Amino acid sequence: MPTKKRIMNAAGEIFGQDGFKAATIRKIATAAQANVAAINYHFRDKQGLYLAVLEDTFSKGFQRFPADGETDNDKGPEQRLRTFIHKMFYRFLSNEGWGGISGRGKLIAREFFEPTPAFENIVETYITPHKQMLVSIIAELSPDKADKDKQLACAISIIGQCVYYAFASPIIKRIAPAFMPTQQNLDRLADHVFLFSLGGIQQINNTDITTIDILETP
Amino acid sequence: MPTKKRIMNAAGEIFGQDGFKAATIRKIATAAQANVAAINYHFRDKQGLYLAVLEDTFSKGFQRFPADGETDNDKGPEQRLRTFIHKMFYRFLSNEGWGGISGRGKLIAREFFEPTPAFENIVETYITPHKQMLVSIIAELSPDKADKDKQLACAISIIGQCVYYAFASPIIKRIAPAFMPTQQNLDRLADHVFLFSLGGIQQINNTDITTIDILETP
Amino acid sequence: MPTKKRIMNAAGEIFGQDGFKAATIRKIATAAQANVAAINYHFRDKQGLYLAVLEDTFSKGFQRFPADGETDNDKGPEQRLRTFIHKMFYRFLSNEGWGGISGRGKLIAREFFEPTPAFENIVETYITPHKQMLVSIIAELSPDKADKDKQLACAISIIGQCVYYAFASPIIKRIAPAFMPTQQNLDRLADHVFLFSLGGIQQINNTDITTIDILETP
Amino acid sequence: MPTKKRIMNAAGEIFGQDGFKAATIRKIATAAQANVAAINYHFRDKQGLYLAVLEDTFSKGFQRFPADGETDNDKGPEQRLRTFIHKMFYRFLSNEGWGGISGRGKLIAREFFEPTPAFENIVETYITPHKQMLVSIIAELSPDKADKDKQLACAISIIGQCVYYAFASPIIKRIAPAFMPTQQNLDRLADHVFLFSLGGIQQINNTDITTIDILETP
DNA sequence: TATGAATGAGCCTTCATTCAT
DNA sequence: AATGAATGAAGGCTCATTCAT
Repeated sequence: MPTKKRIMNAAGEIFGQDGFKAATIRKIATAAQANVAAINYHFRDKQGLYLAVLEDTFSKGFQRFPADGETDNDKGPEQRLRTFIHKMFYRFLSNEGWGGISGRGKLIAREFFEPTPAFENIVETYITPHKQMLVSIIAELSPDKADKDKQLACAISIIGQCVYYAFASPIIKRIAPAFMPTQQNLDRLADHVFLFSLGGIQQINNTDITTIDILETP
Repeated sequence: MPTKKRIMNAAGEIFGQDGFKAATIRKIATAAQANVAAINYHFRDKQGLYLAVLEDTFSKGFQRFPADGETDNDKGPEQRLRTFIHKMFYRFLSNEGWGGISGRGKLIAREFFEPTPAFENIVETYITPHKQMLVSIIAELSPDKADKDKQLACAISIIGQCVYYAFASPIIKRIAPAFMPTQQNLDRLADHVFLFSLGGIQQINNTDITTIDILETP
Repeated sequence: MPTKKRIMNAAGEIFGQDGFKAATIRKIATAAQANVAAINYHFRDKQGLYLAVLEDTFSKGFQRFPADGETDNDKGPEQRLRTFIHKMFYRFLSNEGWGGISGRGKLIAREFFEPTPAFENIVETYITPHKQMLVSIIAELSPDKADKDKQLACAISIIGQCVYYAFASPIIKRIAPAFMPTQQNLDRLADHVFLFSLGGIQQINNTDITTIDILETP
Repeated sequence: MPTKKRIMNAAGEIFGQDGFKAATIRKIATAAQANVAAINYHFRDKQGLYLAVLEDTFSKGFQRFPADGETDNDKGPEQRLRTFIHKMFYRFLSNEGWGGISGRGKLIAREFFEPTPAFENIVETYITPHKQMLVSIIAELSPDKADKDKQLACAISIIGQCVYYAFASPIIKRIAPAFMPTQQNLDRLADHVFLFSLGGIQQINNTDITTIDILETP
């Protein structure tokens, strides 16, 4: 494998594990069995390497697991929601997600939390369209298709659940080991999120938010 | 304010913003208008400071917003779930959360993602009991109280939504600015999560998981 | 024991072991079960403490083991040389040497090697007279009492042997464990040095240095 | 001269003068006209530099002045002892000693006094064989070749004198300036030690230690 | 007399980067 | 395309000292 690719693979894992700042180019270079200076040669600087890895990750991720299966367009919204969620789980947690390099899910989750300048572009190119798709699926499941706010809120609830599995696996391991995401139970977890969210959407649609008596602030 | 307290306040914010590694004690000391050596004097080293802040954060957070309001015991499970979720939002996102020091929510969220050795103790003391409480509330809402797995899965879905707001505000700001958590809309967001989750729990309870035809892996 | 004395005792040992620079007042304070600031209070600064300990060490050492036993004046030069050497061993290596605090011999030896400003005064007050006494003993053993150079050279040879035992005990332990100076074999070691030196003096006196054919420089 | 070598030369001198702890890599780097980080690059850390210098010093020292001149084997033990002592003086005090770098004699002397972990290896590789050679020379000068204890004691007396000159030059300067070791009087000093020691060995051999009436402890 | 708190200076080390090859 | 050598900046930590009590 050429040096450049070896570096990118190692970088994806290490950036994901340690974060941009804590990761060192020396650690990456060692893991890639390359010279430290090679990184600067190929990617100009640390930031350049990070950018390259991030872009590569998203591009490969959405290429490998596109948000909408092509054949899904003629299916009902329920099935499309289910597919959408499964794909998200696969992108984040599958061994083949995000370019087939393990550890890259963490890289993404980290950008959600503390975005680098590199993220702006990613949001525009990948995330916004992806979100739109989810919102439109939810709209199809809703009687009042015009209530964008409700749909958006539901979208966030769904994404939140998915990301939590990629994001908080250390704590899940501690408080609910059976739900640690593994290659084996990915489908089961995704199906739970799917069902839970389906119920959630219906509940939101059936409730007039103003009917909730205001809770005394704690 | 005494130096020690000033340091802890500054540290909470900066550790939350930058993470343990990227945060520098110089930056903290400057923000606290204290000498760098004072940190060493009061907390032994950077790690000691971090530990102190983390412990203080949890202790203050659960003291200020205990998971169960005292008067809640005689209320129904729905109301208790609602309180539970609101309290979580307040703990993570209120100006008065986690000891009244802004920025500490991020500190916590970060520990979920990449726990430091300090976290082990926190999990045991605070998080596990907190999770137990949520599970038991869900159990009351479920006909089959013995199905611990379903309850645990629902608990994770609920916590995931809450944490996502504390965790992913940068991306929420970009794709759904109206849902950026602020002091003003905290209650509204919490109520959405409450309703969504109520629907989710019911759906999970009403569905036999085996009825879902297995999705072809994408 | 008053704080000041406790500090001096601890300081003697630690300065001897670690040297002036490497010794820290914190280590001394801890060993003395005193506050760090107490050192500055009693001795003004680190250097002041060192000076006090050094002066105290010499004064106590020569008080406890004066170079000439009072009753020795009527003895022959051989016996006086023997006493002189024994006293030196005791001063340097006995548990009761240098004020009865162990470790102070190292303190002295160190000053021989890298004298601090404090040493100038010590040389004048204690060491020069001490050396004069040794030279005059050697003179009595020499036929040509006027050859000060020979006597001085012999004095250095004698002192060198004595100091080596106090100075190089770590290496002696490694290459000749039986000759490690202990409380038990102090007299035996001193007697060896005495005999060896007696022979040395006689040889020097009996040889005309010019008779040695010049060695080709290696 | 390459940076690495410049650093080692500067380090030898400064470590010798100040000791390991008190020496600073900044001072060394400045003296070597190199960057502080270069030390880390070439020697990993301060300790690594020290180790390298120490090893280099001994290796070069014994290479330049091997303990036994090749042609000495057919000479008598007296001449061999004389050579041995001269070589020691040259190694410790000659400008060309210890690799031709001034100040390294102090480095060695310091290790005798307070050995660092690095010294263990040096003792084994260089010092023990060196001592063995001296002992065997002394044995040849002794009628009772089996009395190893006497020979060892004499060896220590000889080494003690030599080391004292390398070790205690500051005090020699004060109490006997004429005997300060310089490049000019090295041979003269060595010859004195040789003669003195010759007499010492003979005296030790001729005296039954038990004939000495036990000295009353002072 | 003695101490806890706080400080400024300095040290070792690490890091990303550059340069000559 | 790739590397070993070297650098400047910055970071965590330690230390002797001072000050208010």
